[in-house]
Amino acid sequence: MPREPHPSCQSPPDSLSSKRNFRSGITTNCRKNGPISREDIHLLRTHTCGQLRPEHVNQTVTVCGWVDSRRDHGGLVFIDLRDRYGKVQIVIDPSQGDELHDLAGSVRNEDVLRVTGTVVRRAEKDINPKLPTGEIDVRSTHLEVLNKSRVVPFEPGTLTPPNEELRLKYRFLDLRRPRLQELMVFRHRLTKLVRDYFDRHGFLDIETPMLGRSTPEGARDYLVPSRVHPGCFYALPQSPQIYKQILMVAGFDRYMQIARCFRDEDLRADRQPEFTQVDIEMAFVEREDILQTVDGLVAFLMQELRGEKLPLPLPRLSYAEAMERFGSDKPDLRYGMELKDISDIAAACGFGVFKNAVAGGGRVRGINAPAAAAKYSRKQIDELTVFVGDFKAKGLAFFRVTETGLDSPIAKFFGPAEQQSIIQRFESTPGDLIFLVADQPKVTSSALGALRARLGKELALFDPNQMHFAWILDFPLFSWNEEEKRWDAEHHPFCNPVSEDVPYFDSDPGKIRATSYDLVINGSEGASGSVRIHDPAVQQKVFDLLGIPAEEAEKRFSFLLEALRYGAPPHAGIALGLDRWVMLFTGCDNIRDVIAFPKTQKAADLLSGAPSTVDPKQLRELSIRVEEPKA
RNA sequence: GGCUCCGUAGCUCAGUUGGUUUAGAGCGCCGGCCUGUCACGUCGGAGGUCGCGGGUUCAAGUCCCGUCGGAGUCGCCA
Repeated sequence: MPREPHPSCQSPPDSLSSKRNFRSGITTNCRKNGPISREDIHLLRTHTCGQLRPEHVNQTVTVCGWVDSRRDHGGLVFIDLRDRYGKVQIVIDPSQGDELHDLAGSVRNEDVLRVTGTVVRRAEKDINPKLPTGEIDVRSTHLEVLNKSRVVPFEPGTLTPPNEELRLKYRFLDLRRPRLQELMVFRHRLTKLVRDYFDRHGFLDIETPMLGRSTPEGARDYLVPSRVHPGCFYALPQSPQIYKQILMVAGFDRYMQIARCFRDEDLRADRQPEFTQVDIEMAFVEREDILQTVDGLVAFLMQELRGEKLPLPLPRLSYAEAMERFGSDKPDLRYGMELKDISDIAAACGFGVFKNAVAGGGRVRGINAPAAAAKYSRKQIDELTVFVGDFKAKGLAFFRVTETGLDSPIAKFFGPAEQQSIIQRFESTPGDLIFLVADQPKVTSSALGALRARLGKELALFDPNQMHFAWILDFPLFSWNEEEKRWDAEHHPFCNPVSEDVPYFDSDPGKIRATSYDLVINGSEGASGSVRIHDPAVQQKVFDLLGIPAEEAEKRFSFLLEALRYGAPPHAGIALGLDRWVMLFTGCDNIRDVIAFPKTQKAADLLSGAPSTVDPKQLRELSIRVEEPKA
């Protein structure tokens, strides 16, 4: 049964407006972000719950907040009142009169109260060392229920948070949890530092449209129908890419924007359909300028947010090296366990599968999992075999490293000398577990790269609190799309090729390196960018290779191409995934926790019920008729 | 689109190889008692379409199929 709203029984105290209260150190010790000033408090309260300390003893204060818990002793009633700055204990003594006492007894969790009282020091034995406010109480003289709460489906203070479906449906309760409040504050701080950094370096924050033109490349667009132009649609931006390049042509040589982006693709733990990018573009620069600018940002954030001094420049790896050593273009570099190649040994061994793989143009590569031999049963290794199967590997061979050699169902195919060579190649010691994949080069990379990431976590090979940043450079400009039998742009079609690779356009496009760069943070892509093409001839070559006819390119990107013909400076840029940065800095394992109102895996907002059907009248206005999907 | 896991009281969970009259516990909720608690204590009480639909069976929370919802992942994400 929902409880009845309770009328207030006390009028606001006169002392609220007294100068004495406003002078009482309000500007200090509000935890988390900025201090609250006298002006911010307004008239309903004199202090926040979390700020009260022994220094406030004997002051009359008024605080507002939510009932975190109530302990009713029949006589004395204790109420923990919570706001975003912390909790404070309110004490209601029966000597203050029945009216107040009865009201205090009727209060329930999550009711919103306004309480006036005197700050008193607790007796030594009653101090609660677990709370920053634990040395004092507020002895209430007036209590006002600003809003009764229904019985909540879950309590913000619960030890085990409920399932995410419920959390998202009642997001306003979930967001009351101290952890989520901390995350929102952290996100605010990080965002502010980013703005400060770029402002200090002369970047201009310029907004670009949300209602733009659909370009069929890349991710699926979210479309917005136009009422004024029946049958026509805007697209929400996948990123402000083209606009920011046009800003360079316009002369705004240092641009930044914290931009919301939209991509109608399937979600992941670190991917939402709408997300936030720190979007950056600079004119009259080369790759090095961007790298150093972002290096500086990373060092600044690490200093300000974690107090860590990061040596610069950040480590740099070529794409080829990353793939060879780690099997991934975004390797987690907090630990080693690098990939090794034993194709030479495999080619000469007695094991047909290995031998044939090498003979067929494949490679045999593997990783050495330290001290893992006893940790993985045969059954668990079978699970890993299924796992690498997701990455097209046809099998997963393994050796347990012993004092005398290798132990495995396939060990018999390898003589003592071969076994020692393998042990040497992997620098294994007894107790290690070697995993091997024999397949086409690409498959060995992706399967072992994924296996390395999984084992790194399972074997706890790194400190989860550590943050590691590295640049991956020299990506290929194009990748061959086997399904469609054509070349795709690896980054986007405006990415400049490395100039000495331009001759490969006619001979071997796969060899052309891009002037692009990714910043990898703890094994995930934290930022990605490139030097852009500003030479129409090079742009033409790229479109030609991508199989986009001139007139087609003109149709899709005319406004950019046109701009490039009117005095385009050399320019380059990058975009940082802000949500991911917050996630990585705070150690969250999913992106929803760092977004106030996130969507589910099916891109639904359980709080608002979006997406929803709309009134037929709205559809008529937009000249849209909905065809029911086939059952 | 594929694969995997999850769904039992408001919440978190238990519920054995399908079988004990009425599906349990803790928290929360409602009522009583309680003047120093802070995970308050204590006595009593209410609360369940076992996500939904179908099937197998003498018997289904338990097994099978489908479906809905949530999560993870592959594809996808210029």
